[in-house]
Amino acid sequence: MGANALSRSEKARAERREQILAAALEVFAEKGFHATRVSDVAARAGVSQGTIYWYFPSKEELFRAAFMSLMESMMTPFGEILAQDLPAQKKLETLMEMALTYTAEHMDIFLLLFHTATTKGVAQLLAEDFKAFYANWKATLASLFREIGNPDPETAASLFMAVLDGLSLQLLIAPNFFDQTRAMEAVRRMFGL
Amino acid sequence: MGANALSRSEKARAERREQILAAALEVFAEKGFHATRVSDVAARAGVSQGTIYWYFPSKEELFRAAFMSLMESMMTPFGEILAQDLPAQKKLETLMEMALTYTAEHMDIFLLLFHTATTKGVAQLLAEDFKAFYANWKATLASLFREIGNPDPETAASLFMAVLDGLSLQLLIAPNFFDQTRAMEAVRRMFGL
Amino acid sequence: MGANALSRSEKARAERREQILAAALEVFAEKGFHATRVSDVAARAGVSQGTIYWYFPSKEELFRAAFMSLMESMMTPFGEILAQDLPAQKKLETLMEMALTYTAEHMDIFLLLFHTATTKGVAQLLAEDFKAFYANWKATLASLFREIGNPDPETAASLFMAVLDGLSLQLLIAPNFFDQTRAMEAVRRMFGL
Amino acid sequence: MGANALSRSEKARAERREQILAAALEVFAEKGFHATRVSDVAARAGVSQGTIYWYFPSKEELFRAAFMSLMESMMTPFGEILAQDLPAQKKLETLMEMALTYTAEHMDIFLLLFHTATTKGVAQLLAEDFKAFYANWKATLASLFREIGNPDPETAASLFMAVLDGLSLQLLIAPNFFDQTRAMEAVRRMFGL
DNA sequence: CATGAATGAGCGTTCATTCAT
DNA sequence: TATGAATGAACGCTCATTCAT
Repeated sequence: MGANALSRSEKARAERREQILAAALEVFAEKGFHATRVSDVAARAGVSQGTIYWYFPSKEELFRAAFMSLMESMMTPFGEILAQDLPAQKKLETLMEMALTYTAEHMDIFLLLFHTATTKGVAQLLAEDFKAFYANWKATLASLFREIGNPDPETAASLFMAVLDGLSLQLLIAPNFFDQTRAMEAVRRMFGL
Repeated sequence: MGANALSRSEKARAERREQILAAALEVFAEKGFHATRVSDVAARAGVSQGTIYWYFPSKEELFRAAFMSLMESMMTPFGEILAQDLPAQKKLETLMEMALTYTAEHMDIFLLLFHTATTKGVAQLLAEDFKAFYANWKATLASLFREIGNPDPETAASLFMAVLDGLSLQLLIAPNFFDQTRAMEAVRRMFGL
Repeated sequence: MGANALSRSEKARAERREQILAAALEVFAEKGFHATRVSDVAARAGVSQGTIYWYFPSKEELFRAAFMSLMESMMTPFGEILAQDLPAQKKLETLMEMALTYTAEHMDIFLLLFHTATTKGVAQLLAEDFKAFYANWKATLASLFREIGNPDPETAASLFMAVLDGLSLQLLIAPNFFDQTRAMEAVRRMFGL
Repeated sequence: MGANALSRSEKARAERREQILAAALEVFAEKGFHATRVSDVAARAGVSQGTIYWYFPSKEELFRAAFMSLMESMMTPFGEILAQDLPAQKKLETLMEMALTYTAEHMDIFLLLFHTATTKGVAQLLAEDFKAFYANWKATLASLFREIGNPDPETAASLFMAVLDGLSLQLLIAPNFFDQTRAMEAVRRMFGL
């Protein structure tokens, strides 16, 4: 019963933590780190300011935790594709589609991550993680390009990522800045997919 | 003599303004809007805080003015290339090289501009200008792609910009994230340059 | 018990508010609106600057609240006299004595109120309230003068108020600027009391 | 010629000084000491901020000088009445009329003077002068009341001043707060004029 | 003499963080 | 655990004063 109560409260604690993290991610993405007030996050999460500090030691740590959890959750769907028994060609096509959708949907958050990782001041640790995440993504793509016989898989991976990120930026400017169907077709052709 | 004195003081005023604007651009790019203190800009420009307010009515206006002046100054070199009597093919190649260099050099600022233009709160006017600037850049590229007989110049322009922006982001992550010579060669091939 | 805790905290909040209001009134009366710093009020009330802003949204609102509460608290003793079952003659005599004492004691505050209500800039709402308060005071006096058969009760009320306010100003200049006993005797004679 | 030039420039200097003083009086009366900016006075006087400091060492000294000059200029018309060869009775009547007109017209300035003279902080010297001015005004009135055989001329003087000041305050509240003709008639009767 | 650009101390206000309950 | 009242450092901005011209 003691163990049960403990595990129940532990579960409640974990849930509350997730709830705050999700709220933090939303607000940080909308306003950026400095323009976000801890009280904004508290309000969005439906808890009091004090509660935030029961779960996270500072605003900065909250920021880091929110983005760590985002990066982790992002790996999952891509990992699932990679783990499947499919030809590299097919995997790249699927990743391209997923990445454009996913990245476009969360580009505001990516932008903030880029900005944060690049900017002096906040979150040095986070920057390292983000860079590792980015390098890892490139390595994965490069090995797929190698599998399909691309003569310069490293460069192909970089260009592939560049196109996806760059298109996502354009979607941020305006949702119809370019024709998505034609663009994806063109990308496929360019990379021999 | 009176005219002389006037023009001298006018010149001094313009110079002082430029000096503040340049400092502002540096600091804003490094830290972002909210993390930048007016006193940072003043210190960087070598003037007092009060002086900033003699030239600009608020921090927000200073921000806008700094980015307006950046966008204007960016148009100049590109405009010069476009004005020359060269084949479209050659112009695109030159623009690509310039853009990658230029964009990579100022990607921190671009990132901030994207983030600002996308984020609720500061600088709605600036956002409009940035979007117009971006759309204009695309139109220019599209017309060049049309000249060289590209079957879908709009899409080509978007992808071209996407690659350049995306590569610039990677340079922000690490200066040697990819091999620039090989990447540019690949881009040239992809776009038939 | 829950209700008890609630009412205790509500009471604490109200008390804290009163404490700040009283401090604000003192300092504003001493120095005027613009010369008063929020930190002065905070220090006088024994709280931090931040606490002021927990209870009042701005210095201006604090000013308004302080004077509203003063005007309300002033009505009470006069209202009690008026409510008693006494001849109008006796009421006027009592009011005269009370008013001179009370007004003289708070003339610094009145002066500030006059100045504020008359001056462009701060507190238009407050000005309206003060004018209403003043007009109401005159109407009350006029009806008492009518009761004792004064042939021109409106004028009598104005003159009565004028004497009391004017004498209070003199007391501000110097506490012994005139002989209070003889002055009150003379006022009584002039107004047939 | 040297002497002539000097006196001409001296005259110009004196005129410029008056011009600033007049502007200062207006603005100070409108806004009070602290809410008035030196640049307001400069603008009203049609000179630059720097010029103010050529004539007055500080804002506070400017304030003092402005009110000194006001008090001096106020003495003149009253002094003229007093110097005339008229019965005391007639002098008092004339003074009453003049005072009510004059005081009512400048009550905003008086209010500021009272407030300033009464308030901690600015202008201790000015406060002394104002008190002296006020005491002197009372002495003059008292001697006139003595001449017309008033049994308690000191008290009469205080009450007379009180009525005039108090009525002026009411005029500040609203120009038709009382009937001026009937009020002056009543005052005359009360003081045996 | 006069100007107006420049300065910097000091204000009102915000908000991350702490703490009593 | 959770709350929200309280704190105070730090910001953007103003304005009296100074100074080069």
